Formats: sequence, structure tokens, C-alpha cells
Amino acid sequence: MSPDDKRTMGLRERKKAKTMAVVQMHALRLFRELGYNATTVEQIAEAAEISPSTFFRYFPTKEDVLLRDNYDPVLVDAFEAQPSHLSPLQAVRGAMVSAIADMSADELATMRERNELIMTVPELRAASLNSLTQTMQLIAELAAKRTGREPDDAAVRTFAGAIIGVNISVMLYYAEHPDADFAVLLDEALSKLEAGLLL
Amino acid sequence: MSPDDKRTMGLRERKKAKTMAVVQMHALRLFRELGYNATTVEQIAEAAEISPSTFFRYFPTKEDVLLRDNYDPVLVDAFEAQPSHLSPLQAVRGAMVSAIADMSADELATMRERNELIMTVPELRAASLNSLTQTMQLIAELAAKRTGREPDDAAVRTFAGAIIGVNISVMLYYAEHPDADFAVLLDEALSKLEAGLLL
DNA sequence: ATGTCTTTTGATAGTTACTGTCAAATTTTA
DNA sequence: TAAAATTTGACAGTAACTATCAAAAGACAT
Repeated sequence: MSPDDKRTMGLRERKKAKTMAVVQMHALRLFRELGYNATTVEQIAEAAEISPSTFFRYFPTKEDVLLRDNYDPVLVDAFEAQPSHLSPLQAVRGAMVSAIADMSADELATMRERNELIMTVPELRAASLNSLTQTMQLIAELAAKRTGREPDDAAVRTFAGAIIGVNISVMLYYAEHPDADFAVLLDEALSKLEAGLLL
Repeated sequence: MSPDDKRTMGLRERKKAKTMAVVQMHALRLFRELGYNATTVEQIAEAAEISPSTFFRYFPTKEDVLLRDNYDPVLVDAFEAQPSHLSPLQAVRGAMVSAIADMSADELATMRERNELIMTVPELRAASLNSLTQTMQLIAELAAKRTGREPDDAAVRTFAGAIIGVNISVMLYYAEHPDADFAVLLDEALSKLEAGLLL
């Protein structure tokens, strides 16, 4: 039998996914109520009814409970679904915007709250920016494939770097202006990059 | 008497600066010999002949002993020294390249080693990227002043974000290719940004 | 169902980065 | 030299992690 699609796959897997979600939910709530630093892993574990050791088995670090997400695969799919006549930059822009457009109102609200927390708390921001370097590498690979270049080609790396940098600036601004529309901010910023950074 | 200009300012200040430099030197050596994580603050303190509590009085975190630098003021000076007919992007490019050109061979070698360590060790990379957001804000302010816009103008923010992103991509590449010339890498990357991110 | 095998869990005992406090030592100032 | 201000080190504590290991729970063959 294939190891991946066994009809929601055994009780074990289901329980793990459920536990993970429960822990993340309680963590987010506690962070909101007490603040990130004032919340201990012990408190999160207690609220989620697991032991602290189990917490660290699910999440290697306290930060991870908030930062873990799966946007990268979504981005890949959206990027590869873009029409081939678009330039790489237009394709990235379309992919990011459509990925956001596909989110539910609930997901958007959670994302906003997460972004606010992450950009506000130095440890979280640092870890988050760090993980963006992986996304940068990913974008370089996507762009390389689309243009027939190598991922470590200078133009490709610069392209990926600029896009990640623009994302960072948008995330920071959005954290301070939560009433703005993230998709619009990102779309406008990437279009400015496309237009040649006219200043 | 004014508390700030007292002619090289007392024995105390000089001793502090000296202690700081000694600690940083020993820390860098120990990190090189033992690895970052395997080196404890206690070991650094012992090598520098201070107490651990004193270490934390000088550096709020262990990361800080490696990350603290003063490139921002250098960048500001270099930027404002750029001829006024240059575009903001050309000015930033000129400023960064000339700031590197002004460094001694020793400084360059130290910078290379630091960059390698920082980009290699996840904690250090995270903290370093985090501090780059300050530089991003700084660039936004410089660009805003030069163009008569506000620092939180969308075009200005996007400009600063793209530049920081390009810097990140160059730093990552440089860490894996230490024999390259950092100034050249950065110059080429920023010129690609200037040319409109042609892919 | 039963027993066996494998995976997951929780308890326990560390290590280490970092914080707070206070008295002793050192530098500055009068 | 005496007094005031600052720096230092010792001590005690917190909390994020790590390693280990026995017990509990799920998977599986018979």
C-alpha cells in the first residue's frame, strides 16, 4: 500500500494532526492574552493537555508553534498555474495575489493576527525572516525553471532577493496598518518593482 | 558640565571600549575554534577575564557580541556624499560600494569571516536579518529625504525593501562563495535592480 | 481476541542563556 | 583625601531546550 493515501491514514496520524492544531490554537490564544514572552511552554502544554516534552516533540522551538505554515506549496501551485506569457515578475505577483484571494475570511483574519504578533515580537520576527530565506530560494528555483537559467544565476538570485525584500517591507507595514488590505499592498508594491522602482 | 564631550572622556569610557573589543575578539576566536553553539558565554567571559554578568552588561545577548557593528552611520555618510544628480538607487549603490572600498584588507577579512558565521548559524542569521529591518528603515528615510517624499510612502518603502532583499541574497551567496568579491557582487546585483530586473 | 512489535508519550534530570539584586571595588569629582 | 557615582562580580533564580528511559497506546499477524 502506498504510504501516503490510506484514507485519512490511521488513527495515529489523525491524532497527531489534531493535537498539533489544538496546541497551536491554545498557543495563539495565550500569546494574545498574556503576550508572547510572558507565556511559557509549560502553560501552553497544560492548556493543550500534553506534557512539555511532547510539546517539543511537535514543535522544535516555542517560535515554531506560531511560525509553522504551508504557504510555500500553495505559492508553487499558484505560480505554475500562471499563464506562460507573463514575465517571471508578473507571474510571482499573480501567484501571490491569487493565493491570498483564495483564502477564507477566517484564514485572512488569522493571518493578520499572526503577522501582527510576528512583526511585533523581535524573536518571532527574526525567526520569520530567517524562514523567508527558504522562500527566497524557492522563488529562485521557480524563476530559474521558468526562464531556463540556473537558480544561482546572478540575475535569478537578485530577482528572488528583491521580491522577498518587498514582501518584508509589506509585512512590516501591514503589521502597523492592520486595516489595510494585504493583497492590495502586496500587489501595488510588486507592480512598483515591475515598473522599475521609479523614485 | 555637559555629560558628553569631555576630551576623549575619562578612563572609564576608554576601558569600556577596550573591554568590549577584547570580548568580541575572544568570542570570534572561540566561535571559530569550537563552533557557535558549543561555545558558552561562560567560556567567553573566562577568556576575556570578566564575569558572566559583566558579559551581559556589555552585550544583551550572546548573538550581539558578533552582530554589533556600526555600518549604518558609515552608510549614511557615504549616501549623503553621493552627487545629487544620481537617482536614489544609484546613490545607494554608490554609497554601499564606496563604503566597502574604504575598508582595510583586515576589515574585509573580518567581515568575510563574520558573514560566513552569521549566514551559516541559524540563530545568528535570524538575528542579523532582523537587524536589517532597521537598515531598511534607515534607507527609507534617506531616500525619502532625497526625493522629498515621506518615509512611509509606498514607493519609498518598496524601494528600501528591494534593496535590503538584494543585500540578503548577496550575503547568502557570499557566505557560500567566500572567494568572490563582495563589492562586485553587490554592485552587479544593484545594477540589475536598476536595469529593471530583466529576466 | 491475543500477543507481539513499533511508535508515542510523560517523567526526570540535566544544560545554558538570560534576569534581578546587592555589596564590594573602582573611578570621578569636590 | 573624602564623598558620590558608576562598574563589577557573586549569588540565586527562570525558562527554553536536550537526552534518556520506562510506560502507554496504536498497528498488525495469527
